[in-house]
Amino acid sequence: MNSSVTLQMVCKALSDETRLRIARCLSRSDLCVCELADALDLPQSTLSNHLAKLRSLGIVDTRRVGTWVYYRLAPDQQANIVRLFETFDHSDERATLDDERLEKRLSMRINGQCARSYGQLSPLTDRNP
Amino acid sequence: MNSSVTLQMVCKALSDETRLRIARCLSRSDLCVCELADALDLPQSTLSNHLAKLRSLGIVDTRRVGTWVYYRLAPDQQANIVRLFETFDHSDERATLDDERLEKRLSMRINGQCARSYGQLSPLTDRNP
DNA sequence: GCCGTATATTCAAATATCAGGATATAATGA
DNA sequence: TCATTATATCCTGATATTTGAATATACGGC
Repeated sequence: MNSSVTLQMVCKALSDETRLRIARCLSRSDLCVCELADALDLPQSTLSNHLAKLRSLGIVDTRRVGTWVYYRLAPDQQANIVRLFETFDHSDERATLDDERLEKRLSMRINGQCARSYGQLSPLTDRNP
Repeated sequence: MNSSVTLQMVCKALSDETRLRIARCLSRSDLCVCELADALDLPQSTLSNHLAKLRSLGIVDTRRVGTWVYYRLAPDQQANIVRLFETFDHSDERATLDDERLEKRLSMRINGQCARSYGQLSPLTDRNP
C-alpha cells in the first residue's frame, strides 16, 4: 500500500527546509533541476544533492528529456504528501518568494518544457524535442 | 487553525527514530517519563531530552501529578499526528517490542496512574494522590 | 570525434544532532 | 529539616548533515 516509504523517511526528507521547499514546488508541477534552482535561488549542486536524497528515499522520481531531468513527487506518495501540505502550515515569506520565482520560471517554458537557454540561441530555434 | 506548528517542525520532530517511537506511544496513551523509558528501553535522560525537544516544538504538552510528569500529544495536533501514523507505514519489529513493553508497563498502573515504585513501598500503600 | 549545456558526484569544512552519564531541580512524605 | 524519587538540565564525545565549489558525467548537435 505504501511501497515501503515509512513515516520516518518522509519526515527525514521534509525535515530539511530546502527539501521541504523542493517538495512544495513539486506539489505544484513536475520540474527540472534548473527550474528548481531558479525557484529556490540556490546553486545547482545543492539542488542536485537534495534531489538525490529525496530520490533515494523514494519521495520523488525522475524522467529524462534530452539533457534535462524532470523530477516529480513519486506517484504512490504524491497524494499523501499533498495532504501533508494541506494538513499542516507550510506557507511563509520564503514560500511566497519561491512561488513567485517558480511562476516566472514556468512562464518561460516552451511547449510545456524547460527552455532556459532558449534566448541564448538563434531566434525561433526550439531546442526541445 | 494549526497553532503555528509548521510542517517542518512536525517533520523535524518525527525524523528522529526515538521521537517517532515516543509519539507512537503517546498516540496510544498519555504517559509519564518513566513509563516511556521502560517502553522504549532507553535511559531516562535520553527520554527527557527528546521530550523537551518535542515540547519546545509544540508537539506534546505536559501535566504534573505529584513528582510524575505526564506527556501527551498536544490536543490541537493529536488528530493530525494520529492521521500521519494511519497514512504512512510505521510498524516494525521495534514498534512491536515497544507495544509489548508499554502494555506491560501500563498494566502496573494503579487507579490509572503510574506507580512504578509501588512494589518497593510498604504493602497496600497507594502513593498516588 | 568535439563542444556546449544540464545534471550528478565528490569532497571538505562548517554545522547540527544524538547518546547517555553526571548532576541539578522539584515534589512528597516523614 | 532531610531523604527519596521522578524529572530536567548539563556536558561532551561521537556521529550525521548541510553546503557549495570543483569536477565528472550524460546528452544533443555538429
